[in-house]
Amino acid sequence: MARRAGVSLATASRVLNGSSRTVGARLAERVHAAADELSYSPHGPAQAMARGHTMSIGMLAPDIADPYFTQLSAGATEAAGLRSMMLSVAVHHADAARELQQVRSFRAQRVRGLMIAGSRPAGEDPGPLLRALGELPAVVVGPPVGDLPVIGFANREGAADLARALLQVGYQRFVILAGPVEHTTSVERTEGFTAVLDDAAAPYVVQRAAFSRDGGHQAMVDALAAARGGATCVFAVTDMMALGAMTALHEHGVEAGRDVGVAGFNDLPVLADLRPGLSTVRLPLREAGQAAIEALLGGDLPAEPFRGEVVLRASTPGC
Amino acid sequence: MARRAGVSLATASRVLNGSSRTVGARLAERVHAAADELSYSPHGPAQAMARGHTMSIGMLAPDIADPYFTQLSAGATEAAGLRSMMLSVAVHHADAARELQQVRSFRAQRVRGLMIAGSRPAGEDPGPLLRALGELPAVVVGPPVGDLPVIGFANREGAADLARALLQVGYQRFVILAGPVEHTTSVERTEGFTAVLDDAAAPYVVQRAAFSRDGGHQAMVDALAAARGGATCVFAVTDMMALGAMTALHEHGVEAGRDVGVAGFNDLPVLADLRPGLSTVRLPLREAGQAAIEALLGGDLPAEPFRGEVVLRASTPGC
DNA sequence: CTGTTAGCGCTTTCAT
DNA sequence: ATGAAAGCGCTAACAG
Repeated sequence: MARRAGVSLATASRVLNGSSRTVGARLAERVHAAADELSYSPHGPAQAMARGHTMSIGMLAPDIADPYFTQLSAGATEAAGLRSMMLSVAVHHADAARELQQVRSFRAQRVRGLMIAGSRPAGEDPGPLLRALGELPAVVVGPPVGDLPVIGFANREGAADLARALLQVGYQRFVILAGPVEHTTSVERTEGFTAVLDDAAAPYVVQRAAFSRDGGHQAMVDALAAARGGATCVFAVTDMMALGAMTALHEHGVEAGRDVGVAGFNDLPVLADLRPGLSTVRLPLREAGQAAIEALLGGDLPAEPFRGEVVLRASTPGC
Repeated sequence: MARRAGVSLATASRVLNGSSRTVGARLAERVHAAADELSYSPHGPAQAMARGHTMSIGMLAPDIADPYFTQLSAGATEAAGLRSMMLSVAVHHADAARELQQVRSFRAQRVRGLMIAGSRPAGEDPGPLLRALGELPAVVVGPPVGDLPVIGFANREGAADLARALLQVGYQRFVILAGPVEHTTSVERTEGFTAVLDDAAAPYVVQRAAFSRDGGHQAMVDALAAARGGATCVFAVTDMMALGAMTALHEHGVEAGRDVGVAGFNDLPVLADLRPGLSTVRLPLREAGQAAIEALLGGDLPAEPFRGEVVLRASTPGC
C-alpha cells in the first residue's frame, strides 16, 4: 500500500484527492513524493465503492458509426471531459433486449447517469426500460420516454420551415422518404412537412424504409419504380437517408439539384463536402450531447427543444 | 443488503454471478426471486475491487468525430460487447498532456486494457506514456509506440500499390497531399507512394498540411496557388484530406475525375456516396478495432499488419 | 452444496 | 492538523 509514505495513512487520501480537509504542507509534500515514486494510482473502483459513485457516464445508442450519434457522443465526451468524467458508450443496434441488458450493466457499474439516444417505437411500453433504470438518473435525447427528462428537437417546426423554404423556391410536387411508421422522429418530421404541403395544396407521396442510409436508397428506388407522377423534390427525413437517395437517383440517371431537388435533415458535418451541397435542417447535435451531460450532472435541462435552422444548398436550386 | 434473500449470503454471490461453484436449484430460485423483488443490481465497483479488475476497456483517440476513429471504435465496441465488456472512449485532440492525464485516469479506473489509436509524432519520446501506463495492458493501433504490442497497417505497401495502379491507368504527374512531417502514418504513405513514382521516373511534388479534412483543403489550395506544373493526379494520404481537396478543387473550378485524378487512403464507408467515387486504399478498420480488443483480452496479436486493398473509382478514370 | 470469514483500497467520522 | 478504525458490497478461500 502506497502508505509507506514515511508516516501518514488517511492523510494520504486527503492529499491525493479532493478532500475538503486541509493538510500540512510538509506532509502533503512527503505524500506526493512517495506517490510518484511508487507511481501510485488511485484505484477507482475502491473510490467508487467508498464514495458511492464512479466518474463515468453511460451513453446508449443504436449505432455509433452513424454520424448523428457520433456527433452526439462527441459533444457528450467533450462535456464529460470538462468535468473529468468519462463517457462509456454501448450500442444496441435497436435490439431492445440488448439495450435492457446494457442499461443493467451501466447501472451495475454505478455510472453517474445515463444518456439515452435514438428514438424508439412510438407505441413501445417504456416500463421495462424505466424499471431497468431503477434509481439511475437518465436523460433521453430525442423523443420522450416515459417521464424521463428529455433533450428534444423541434422536428415538426424544422420540417415545416424546410417545407416552406422549398415551396418558396418553387418546388411543387414532393416525395417524402420516411422511416418506419412507428419511428417517432420520422413521424414528427413527416407530419411537420406534410402539414405545410397540405396547407399549400401541394401534392406528395410518402415512401417508407429503414431509418438509415440504406433505407434512403431503398425508399428512393421504390419511389422511382412506382414512378410517382414526376415529383420535383425529394425530402428525406434524415441526411443519411438523403445520401442514399442521391445515390439511388444517380444510379437511375437523375441528378440531384439538376433534375430534382433533394433535402435532408440534421446537417451532418461529414456531408459538408457532398456535391451538390445538401439542403437540410441544421440541428445542434454536439450542443445537445453536451446539454445531456450537463443535465445529468445536476445542471438543468434546456427548457425548450433545440430548434433547427434551414440551410438551402445546391441540391435544391429551386425551379 | 440484498441478502435478506430469506436464507443465504455468499450463495447469493455464487448464483448472481458467473461463479464456478454450483448451487442448489431451490436456493438459486429463492435468490433470484429476492433479487428481482428488490431489483438488485450487482455493484460493479465492489465486484471490481474484489476481483481486481473491471469490465471496461479504454480507448484513446485524438478525435472521435473523425470517421477513421469512429470505425475503429465501432469494431472495438462490437468486440467488447461480445465479451460483455464495455468500451470507454477518451479523446485528447492530439494534446499530449491531456492524453497522459487520460491514461492515468484509465489506469485508476482499472480498465482491463487500453487501446491507443492515432499516430503520434515520429520522434516523440514514448517514455512518459509508457510510464503512465504502468502495468496496464495496452495495444496501439497504428504506428508502434515503444515496445507496445501493435496492430499495424501496411501503409507503405498500400500506397505503393495505389501508385502503381494510378500509373497504370495513365497518370503521369502527381501532387501528394501529406500530413505534418513528423506524422508517421503520413510519412509511410508518402514514402510508399513516392518510391514507386521514383522508380517510374514520374514527377511529383509534396504539399503538407494538417492531417484532417481541413488540412486537405488547405494543402490543395496551396498546391493550386503554387500552380505546380499541371499535375494530372492528386494523392491525399487520407480520405478525409482527399475530401477537403476535392472541395478545394471544385471551388477553383476543376473537377475531380474529369480534370484531374484524386485518390485517398482508408476507404471510409461514409464516403461511399461521394461523387465521383473516391479511389482509395481500403483498410479493414473495424476488424482492426476488433483485433485490438481481442489482443487486449488475451487473444493473440495479428502477426502481420493489416494489408490494404486498392479500390479505383470514378475519381481516377485514368487518362 | 452451503455458510463463515477475511480482506479488496479507499473515504470518513471520530478521537486526539 | 493528524491518526485510528469502521465500513462501502462483493468474492474467494476455507470450513462444514
